[in-house]
Amino acid sequence: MVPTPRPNDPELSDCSTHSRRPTIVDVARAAGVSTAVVSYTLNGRRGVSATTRERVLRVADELGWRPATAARSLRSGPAAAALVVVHDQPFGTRAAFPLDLVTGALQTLGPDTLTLAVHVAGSPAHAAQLMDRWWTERRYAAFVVTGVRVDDARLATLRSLPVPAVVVGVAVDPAPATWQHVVLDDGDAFAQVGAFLADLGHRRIAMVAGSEHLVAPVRRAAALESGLVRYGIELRTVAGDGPERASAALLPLLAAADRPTAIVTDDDATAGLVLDVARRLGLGVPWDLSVVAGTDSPACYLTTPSLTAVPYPVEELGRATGWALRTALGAAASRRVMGAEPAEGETPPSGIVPVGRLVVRGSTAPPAGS
Amino acid sequence: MVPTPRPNDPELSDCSTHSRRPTIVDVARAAGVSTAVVSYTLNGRRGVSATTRERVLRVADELGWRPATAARSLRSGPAAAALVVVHDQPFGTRAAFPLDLVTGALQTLGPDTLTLAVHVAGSPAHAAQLMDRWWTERRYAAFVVTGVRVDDARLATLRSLPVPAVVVGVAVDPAPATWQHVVLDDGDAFAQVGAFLADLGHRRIAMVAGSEHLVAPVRRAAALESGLVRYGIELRTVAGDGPERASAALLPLLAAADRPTAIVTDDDATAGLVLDVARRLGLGVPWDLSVVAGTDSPACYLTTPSLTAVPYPVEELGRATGWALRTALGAAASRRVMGAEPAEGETPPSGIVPVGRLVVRGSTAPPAGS
DNA sequence: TTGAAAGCGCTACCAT
DNA sequence: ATGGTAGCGCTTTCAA
Repeated sequence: MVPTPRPNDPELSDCSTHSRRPTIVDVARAAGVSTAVVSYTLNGRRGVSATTRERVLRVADELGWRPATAARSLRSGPAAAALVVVHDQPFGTRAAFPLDLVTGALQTLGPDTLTLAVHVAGSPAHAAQLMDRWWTERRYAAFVVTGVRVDDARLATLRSLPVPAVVVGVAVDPAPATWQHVVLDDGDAFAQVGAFLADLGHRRIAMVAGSEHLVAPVRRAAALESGLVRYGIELRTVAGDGPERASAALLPLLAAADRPTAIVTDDDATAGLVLDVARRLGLGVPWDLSVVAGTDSPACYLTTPSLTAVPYPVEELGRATGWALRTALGAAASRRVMGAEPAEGETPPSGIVPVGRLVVRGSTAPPAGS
Repeated sequence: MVPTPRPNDPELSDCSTHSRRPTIVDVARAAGVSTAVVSYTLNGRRGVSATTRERVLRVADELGWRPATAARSLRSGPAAAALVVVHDQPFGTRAAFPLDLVTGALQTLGPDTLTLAVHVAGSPAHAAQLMDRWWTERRYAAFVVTGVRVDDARLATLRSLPVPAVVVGVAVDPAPATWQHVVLDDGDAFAQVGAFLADLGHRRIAMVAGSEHLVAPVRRAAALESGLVRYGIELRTVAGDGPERASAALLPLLAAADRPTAIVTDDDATAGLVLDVARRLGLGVPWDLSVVAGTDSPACYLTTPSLTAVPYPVEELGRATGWALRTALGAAASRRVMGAEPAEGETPPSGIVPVGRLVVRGSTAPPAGS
């Protein structure tokens, strides 16, 4: 009864012992059809009779069949996109952003369309190298780029490749046809911040800018500045790239006699820092100093006082990114990814994500003596 | 002169136009050898003459050859591992942790050994589902799990599969043979925190615990408690799962007549919250209240006063995770990944990462009146 | 509507 | 030391 072991006989390779996953050959055999029919069925293509389709699906399910990623990719190209994060700053707040972005993107991608992986690089050049490599290795079908810097090596590299890409945060122009953009419509919001503070009566206003190497913060500072121009107010700007620099710039700024009565920061962490410095100098917020955070976050309503802030809809940004990915992959002539094109009933939004109105909390008030 | 277009003739498919990447067939032809020799050479295996090896490598480089991930995976199994992050809390600090972990892991993995991708799931069950799926689809060769919860669905799922896995933060026992563990040796550190505070003269000590659903915070609280026992001090513990709950628990705690003179938190964000609540109640830190953060971070030295904190060597944890991954993949009988075994001269560290001594900053002092 | 079969790019086995 | 070649699991013609 015990069969003679024949090592190289595939028929004998015990599925359970050898843990060999079922393939479409197994499904085809069990369903009594050819592998072509199985493939057609499992990919939901027409040309298979209803009864056959049902039987194949049932058998595949019973056998616990799952597609082998590699085999599928070998013919159809990769069904995954990657977001390569440049992670060179120890301060955590910004780093969390990509995960929230992914959460949003997944909502519009769906598990069967495309998977989105996050990778980490130490610099833009490193990220560029990884993307180049993974593109030529056909590992990913598209890439997402966030936190674009001035003269970013990643964009230069992506430009030299015919690669579908989604650029988040900046509208590059001119951009290759294979690129999609997702931008935050924060220009208006920052101009409104200026109007809000001016209307409160503030005349000496300063901004703690984000890194001058990042494109988006520079743009936001410019928007605030232009929003103040119509009030005849000149914006003072200090460098805020990293907590150390921001702290070093804030102390003399707030200790001076002509100190600003209102401060706008680019991000939430820096706004918290402003609160801290003000406290050390004995300045009461909002009575002696108003503070506006340029990037809202849960941290902004946990401080005392809570921080008036410009909304930062990261998940919304992520959803738009998901759509942009599908568009980019749909537009790519070769290497198309199944399910990239929006199905009927779905309306892909534009790549411009509205920011909404300033969230007014406790850190802003008319200046003292007004 | 113009050749008649023959659509299906592979010889005619123009490499530059069709953007067809070179394969080992191209390399073999250009080098005048067989594909087997090319494969052997490119995988650095012996049995190829020095002259041939050099020629093949040169040709491959000139042609810009890169391995096709899918084709290689089809035979050898996937050469990538995934860290599926459960990202269900809006508060950003914790979410940044996986990226730092990956940064550390990459230092011990090297670009050619194994790539580590981060994915995001909304719950442990969701993460478990993704890992199950990606394992059966042969998409990843191993998984990394962080932030293990009590009764974590991910561990149950991984246990039911013969999958190499690295569990970070908790030593599960008994664990499958394919698992590796990386734990922070923070028990001693937390016991030392107790001794430190007791030696300063504190007698009423409270801990704002992390989530009771996470394994590591529970363990840390227990370590602190046992460290205080020898001083005859009973630790008071309040729930600190999320800023809202922590804040709600802190107010009555610190407003009471028998309020603690020292507070230990599980993480850095909560410690910041303690500073804020103390300030609102008019308690001076460290004079009226000492604060120790259980997780050091850049945020801890930016506050006023800066926070005494237990070190949190995330990158070190990441490096250990990288080693653990290589071990797990080396131990896995099937599906071995090239380069998983440590080369000569490399000494894989144990999976227990030392935490080091408490970092004393400005938030701790003897209690008032001592 | 279904079946047979040719690859996709690479690795690994067996000859030579 | 090198060449020939059979697959890995799937998709996709082309015939029937």
